[in-house]
Amino acid sequence: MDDQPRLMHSSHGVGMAGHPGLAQHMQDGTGGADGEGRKQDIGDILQQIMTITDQSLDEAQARKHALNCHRMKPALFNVLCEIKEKTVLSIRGAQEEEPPDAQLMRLDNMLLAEGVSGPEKGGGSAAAAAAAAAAGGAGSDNSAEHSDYRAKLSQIRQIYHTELEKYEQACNEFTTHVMNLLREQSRTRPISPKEIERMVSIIHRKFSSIQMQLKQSTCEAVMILRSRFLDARRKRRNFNKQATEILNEYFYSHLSNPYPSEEAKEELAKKCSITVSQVSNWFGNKRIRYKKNIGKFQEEANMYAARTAANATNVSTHGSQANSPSTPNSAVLLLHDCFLSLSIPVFLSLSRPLFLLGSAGSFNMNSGDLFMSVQSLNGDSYQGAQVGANVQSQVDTLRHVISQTGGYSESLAASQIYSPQGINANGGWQDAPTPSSVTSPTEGPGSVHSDTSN
DNA sequence: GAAGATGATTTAAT
DNA sequence: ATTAAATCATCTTC
Repeated sequence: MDDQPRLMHSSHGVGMAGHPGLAQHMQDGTGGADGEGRKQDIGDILQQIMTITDQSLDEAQARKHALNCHRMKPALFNVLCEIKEKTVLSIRGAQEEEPPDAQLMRLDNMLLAEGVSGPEKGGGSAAAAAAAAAAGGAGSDNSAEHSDYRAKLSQIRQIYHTELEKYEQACNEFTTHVMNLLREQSRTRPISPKEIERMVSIIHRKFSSIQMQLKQSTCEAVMILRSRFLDARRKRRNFNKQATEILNEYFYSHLSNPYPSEEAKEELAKKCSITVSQVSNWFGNKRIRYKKNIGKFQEEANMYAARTAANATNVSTHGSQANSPSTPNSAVLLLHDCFLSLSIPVFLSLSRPLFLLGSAGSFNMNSGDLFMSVQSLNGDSYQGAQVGANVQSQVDTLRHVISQTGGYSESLAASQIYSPQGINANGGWQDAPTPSSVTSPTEGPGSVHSDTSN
């Protein structure tokens, strides 16, 4: 602005040579006292503006200088600014009004939660601790992994902050640059402060999309790190021997229906120091692998069957001592003990027809059915919970022992002997019953203890 | 290091 | 939601 008088003087001679009218107005500074003269004045100016593109470059340049120095320029600029404001900028403004970005908020929240964008210390370790807790592992030797995770997280954090700083610096520099440029240009074209402000906000928006990308990739990095850290498949640990034994004991003692109820699962989980879903996984895997290759599991099944049978003998001995001989259960108990004390071949001779009967059909018969037949043999209506559970599991166990010692060929053992234990001809374990209702019609939540404790 | 064992995940069916 | 079946990824054993 300070050079305008100089421009005015320098351009005077050249620029106004071919346009005496305008030159005259600009020189005398009055432009005519009457309104008619002013109109003519403005008309001339506009005419020249409109035809400026028809001029040669030199002429146009000169005309521009002349117009720049015109006393009416500020007023003209104001008018043009207003027009711009009312048309282009107002339309754009309406479009640009956006709600706060939900995606950005989510990213911010996540980064804060992961301890990347939060306070320097503590956040990361807290997140790592939470991650470790979420892993649900025994947590015996994950302190090394823990620190590894923390180190990697802080690395990500450092990169994030460095990049963020760079971004902010670049954003500020660019904004300043553009603002200076626009201020500079506002001398030669109509740019209002509002427009500059708007431009700055556009720049910030553009930069914030870059910032979002940074945040997004940081989040991705954290997620990958987290998944690596938490992915149980990568950090799989075999269950300890005791846990496996407890699970196997339950499995083989409920071979006819190895579907533990929710309560039983919880109980097993507690005893094995694993989660309920791990128990479910284990039973899922066990069932399918057992069914796929029964022969392979024979030895294991024998072992657990024998063990459970031995335990059951003890339990039942204690039980019959505890119970009064005159209770309605006594007959069942007696029969039950008889089963246990019978030599296997003798029992086999009794049970084989039952099994063969079952194998000829759809193998619906399970230990529950056998138990019912025992009841009917006895002639009593039996309601006792504890003894029922014992008989249930022991019948399973005995069936297994019997099937193993019954002298069947290996192939028969798989196709016939095991089938009665619940695996039906279709490959399913049982036809209809819901796991909990069949497994433990007489079992309470404490059945795991009674069945598997030793 | 290969092979088998094993816990977890995925997919589809119910 | 639970399960069977297939599959993955890791662990264990040899």
